[in-house]
Amino acid sequence: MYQTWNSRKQLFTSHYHKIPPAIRNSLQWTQNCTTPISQPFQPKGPSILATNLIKSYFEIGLIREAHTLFDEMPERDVVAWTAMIAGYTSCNYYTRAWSLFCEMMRECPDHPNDFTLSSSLKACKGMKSLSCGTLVHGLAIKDGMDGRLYVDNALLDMYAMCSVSMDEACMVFHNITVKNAVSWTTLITGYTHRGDGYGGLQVFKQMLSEEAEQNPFSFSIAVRACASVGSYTYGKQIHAAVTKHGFESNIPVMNSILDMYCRCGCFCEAKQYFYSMPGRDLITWNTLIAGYEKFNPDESLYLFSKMESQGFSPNCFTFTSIIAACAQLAVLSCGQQVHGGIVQRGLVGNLALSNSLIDMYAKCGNIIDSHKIFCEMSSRDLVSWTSMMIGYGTHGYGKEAVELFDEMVRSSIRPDQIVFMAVLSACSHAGLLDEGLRYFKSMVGDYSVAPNQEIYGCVVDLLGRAGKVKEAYELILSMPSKPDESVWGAFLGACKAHGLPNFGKMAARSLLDLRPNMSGTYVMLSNIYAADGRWGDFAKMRKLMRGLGNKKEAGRSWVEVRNQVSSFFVGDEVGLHMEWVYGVLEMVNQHMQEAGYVPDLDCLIHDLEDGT
DNA sequence: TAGCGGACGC
Repeated sequence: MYQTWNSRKQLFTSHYHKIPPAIRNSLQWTQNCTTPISQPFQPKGPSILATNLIKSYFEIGLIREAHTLFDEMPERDVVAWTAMIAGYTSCNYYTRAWSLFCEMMRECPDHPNDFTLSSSLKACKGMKSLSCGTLVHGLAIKDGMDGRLYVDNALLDMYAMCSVSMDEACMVFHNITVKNAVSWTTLITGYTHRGDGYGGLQVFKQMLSEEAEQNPFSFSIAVRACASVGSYTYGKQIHAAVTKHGFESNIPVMNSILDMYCRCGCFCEAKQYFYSMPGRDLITWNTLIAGYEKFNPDESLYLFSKMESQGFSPNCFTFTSIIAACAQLAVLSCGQQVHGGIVQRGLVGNLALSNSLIDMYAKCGNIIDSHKIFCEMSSRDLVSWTSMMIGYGTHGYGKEAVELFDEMVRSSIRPDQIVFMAVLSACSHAGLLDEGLRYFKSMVGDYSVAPNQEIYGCVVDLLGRAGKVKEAYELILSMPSKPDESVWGAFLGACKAHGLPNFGKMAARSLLDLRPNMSGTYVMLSNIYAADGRWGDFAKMRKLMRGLGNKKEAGRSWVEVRNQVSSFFVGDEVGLHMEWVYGVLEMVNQHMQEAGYVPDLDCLIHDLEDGT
């Protein structure tokens, strides 16, 4: 007995000195120890101390130390095992947490209790493993642990996140006799995170009508639900309710409101709200930067520099948005600088960040660096493969995209609609007709992925570019739903490329039925008529366009010369640094001529007349 | 002594 105490004392003393003083002072167990550690040691339940220490190690990210301490513990009770499972889960090491749970089931003499089950359910949720979660559910029923609120809430969360529908989650929710705020917010989150914001709002409404206790979490997720459906009206109402309940100074709630204004496209209101906020954290900045990324990427970059000047250090979320902003603007040198910042901060292994870097380099015209990032990734998800395939496709590397798709399937990643769209588009641009059609067939036959409008658009484009306009038309006729503008747009493009005015007229009519004021459609059709020498029809189109009153917006291009981005349009004489722009264009022209390119000037008649 | 809910990307 003495020996055991002595070894425990040594163990704690050795670990105690590894903890930074600031953390050491905050440890709960030091409050019980009135004597300093150098004084004769008074053991007061060392297992409790070790468990507390494990928890503290996880809190400060010392995962290895936590595990070493756990390994060194002579006796490990259910609380110590649970602290380990919860610790790994809190650091996003879900698989590790699950293995520990399985190990505990084999080795620990104690039964898992409600603490253990709720922690391991969180790990199942993290792994997105319905089968593991269902296993824990079975265990909970067997041990009479279902009915404990924490277990039920964790079960509800697991089913909401892992199951294909919300049915199981709703069943668990309805069986909770005394629901708390967590039960409600978990259900609302479940609906919202799977894209059913209206479902989430419906539950929130019910929560209000049943006069359930409201807290900042419930408001935060309700505002998120409004944001996901883009409902400014509901968002405004909930914003008013937030103020009424006195949560207007809660930073996470304010962040959700800010996000809602951005997602509803109300950027003036978002900015005004941002500057009126009594307190901001990193998430506040990240929310606004992410909000502006698509709408106004320049503003995103400006906010990024302002954020840094105010002492906030960017994290992987910030960089993901900033890299996307650089990709949108196609500013390579800026993207490279931000990439340097990522390396400097040791964020290189972050998956989402690497994915956005692949996309950025490809969009900035540097497919080699894009590929380099892809190759250096230690793990890849579907987005990584998709981004690389899109990059290859837009650069005309159809064969590489096809090879990548096959490699992805070999590495057991199941393709989705988006990745099929990427590979089909790559085939289309590289003229790989047979491969493209094979993927289209395999998508439905082998993977049961239903083609959406955009995929039909890709296949119509694939057939059209290969000159199979009749087959493209037959495909449109065979579609189970009414073709949308992406399908007819692709077909009209094919008609223009192959000079087929009658088909073109039909495609343009269908497009104009869907979007009557699209001047681009008139331009396209008039060009088809012009190429066919049908000047009467050409003139009719021009007249119709004038009647519309809206001109097709002039297409703008931009080049980056000496770290300066210059935007210009056809015949532009007044833009900034035009001498640089024309210098670069002359160079491009020479390259094209050397490569044997002969421009098709016929189709430009109307565009030039229109200044587009 | 240990546990459940709020921000990003193609």
